[in-house]
Amino acid sequence: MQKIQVTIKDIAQALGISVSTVSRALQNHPRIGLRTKERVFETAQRLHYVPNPAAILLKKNRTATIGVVLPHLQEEFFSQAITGIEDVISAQQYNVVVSQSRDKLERENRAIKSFINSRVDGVIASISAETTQYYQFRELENYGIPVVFFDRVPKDVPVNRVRGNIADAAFEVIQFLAQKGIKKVAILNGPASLEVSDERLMGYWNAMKQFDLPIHQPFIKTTDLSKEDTLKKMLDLIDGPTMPEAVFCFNDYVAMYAMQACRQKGLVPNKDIVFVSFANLPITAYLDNPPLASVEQFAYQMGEEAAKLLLKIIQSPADSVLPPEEIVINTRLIVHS
Amino acid sequence: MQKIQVTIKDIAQALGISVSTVSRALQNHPRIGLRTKERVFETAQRLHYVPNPAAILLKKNRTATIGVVLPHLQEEFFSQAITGIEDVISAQQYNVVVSQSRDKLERENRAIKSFINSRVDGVIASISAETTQYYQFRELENYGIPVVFFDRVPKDVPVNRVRGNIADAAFEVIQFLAQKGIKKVAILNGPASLEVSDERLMGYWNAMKQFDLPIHQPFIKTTDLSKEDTLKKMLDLIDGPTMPEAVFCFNDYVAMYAMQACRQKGLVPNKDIVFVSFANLPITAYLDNPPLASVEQFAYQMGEEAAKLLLKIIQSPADSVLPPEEIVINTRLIVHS
DNA sequence: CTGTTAGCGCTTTCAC
DNA sequence: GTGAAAGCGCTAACAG
Repeated sequence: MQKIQVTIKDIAQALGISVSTVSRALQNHPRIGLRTKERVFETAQRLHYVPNPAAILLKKNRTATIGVVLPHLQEEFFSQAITGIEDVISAQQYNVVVSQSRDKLERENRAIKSFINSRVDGVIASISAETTQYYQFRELENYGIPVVFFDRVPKDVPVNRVRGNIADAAFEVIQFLAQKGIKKVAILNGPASLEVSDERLMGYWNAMKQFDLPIHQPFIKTTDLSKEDTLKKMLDLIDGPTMPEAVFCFNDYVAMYAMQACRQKGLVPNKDIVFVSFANLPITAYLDNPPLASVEQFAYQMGEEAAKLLLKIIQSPADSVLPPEEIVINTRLIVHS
Repeated sequence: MQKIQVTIKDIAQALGISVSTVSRALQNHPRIGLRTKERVFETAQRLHYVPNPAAILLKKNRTATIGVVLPHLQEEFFSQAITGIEDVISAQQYNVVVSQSRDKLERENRAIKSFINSRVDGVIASISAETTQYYQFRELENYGIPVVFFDRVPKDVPVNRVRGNIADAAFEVIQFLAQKGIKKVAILNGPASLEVSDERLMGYWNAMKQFDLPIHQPFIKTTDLSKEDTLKKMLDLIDGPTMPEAVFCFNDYVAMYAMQACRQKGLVPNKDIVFVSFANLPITAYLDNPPLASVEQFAYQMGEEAAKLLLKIIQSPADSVLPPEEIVINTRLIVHS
């Protein structure tokens, strides 16, 4: 069987009215008679009419597609976020195309270029570990394509963003450790180019001060999030002048790599060195020694909020210039007893 | 700045030729002068011309979009597969829309309906744990939308499919255990509705026969892949008449749940009971006691092959009817020493 | 409230 | 080899 196209023309013919009336009725135009609308809808149903997106898009000069670029689909944080995005976006009849930067700047740029070429109506982004400049995203603006960032947001630029209250959560994490009597707390942070790293550090710093814990410079490490670098930095911590009692990790993946480094040295994770981290991924449930505590970031909800904000911007009147908006998602410290 | 549209009309004007010539030149039509083509391409470049997909699609009555429905993006097997699909598909200027069934038949059906409504050019599917009928996919055929299945394929229906050589791999797994002198081997299989479950069972059965290992009926369990059911079935195995020395699990997730059940009973996974499984996911690298061996299924490659096959079908002449094709991907047993 | 009409950007006969 | 013109399915002035 072939793709049989039922068009508004068919509906118009069947009802003996004009296509424009059908078109308007279908769009629930206020000035169309209730009776007429009813009949149009009924006939559309009967004929199995399905609007042709391409025609609408051509006419309206939109694509009803939004682009998403993020580091890795494999990370549960992001695959949950994308689910949130998709649920919101598809409820509004938009499509989502996803592109993975794999934490490489070059792949991120390629994705952005392709978004411009395919004329997406908007972009949702979480930047790569290598991204330090906002530059390439400005290009999207030049084409009038709005961008909303989530979680990993470029620094020092006013942009639309959805983020967790990282600093507060980081504070809570250290507080949790302090209350357990743990004093020597190191931080294995993400790249300095990410604002989310700064915020973790700030929360760490403030809490360490507040609870009178000593801040040694060698306790503060950053990793580029790769396995190699993370292992190396963790080994540095273990072999450093004083071995930390606890390590506060950028996220669960960093924590898991760090634990591996621990085992390499014959140490038992969460016994010899306590781990706490960010993300609270389902996979940690499979670990024999999960981090003692971690911050649930509500990835799905972040995705939802980012999508809602983007749609709001896309659907705002063309002339209205909205100031950059920031949405903060509350996180929660989960203690794995 | 606004979205400024450069159209073929602009190119035609700039060159003082007609739009049809420009259109043909851009498509590398054989009957257009080489000189003309060159000038057209050059001008297109200079003007930053980007073809408008909507117009082309409207004209050609295609959407350049393919739909993918699979159980979970969160499972690494599927997120890797989708990456393979995307790489192939986007290289050919198609878009991918992904829908997660979450192993629910109802969500799978919704996805299929939405694919029909949005007129995708083709569908790639891996069926849900609940799917027993091919029925709903037939609907896609009715609209002339080709479907390619991968990994989780409906049973007893001739369809386009990409699958691993599961039975062989299952055989190898049991062989591996037999060679270690392990005799009491149980299988914690997936739902009987999935052909991939049958194949695992067949490989298990043949190997058990071949190596003279006893097949107890209580050693053969199936789970619906949910955590609850898997825990329950594993506890049944532990509390059964004879406790198995090894359990062959449907996939790494089932293995990880089963190991949890193990620990609940005070048993140490891979010491008291040995686990082997399918998938060889990266996350198993984070486990303290990963499965002793597992079958690498090359998810990325499966995705690639499924996408290539689908594109081949889509791009074949409209009148040609291709017989259902089957592509078998070689798997490999990985022993975690 | 409804019909007429002119396109959106592109492809594709049919001419020459 | 190239151009003119029709039209894909839909929307939105403009006109009643």
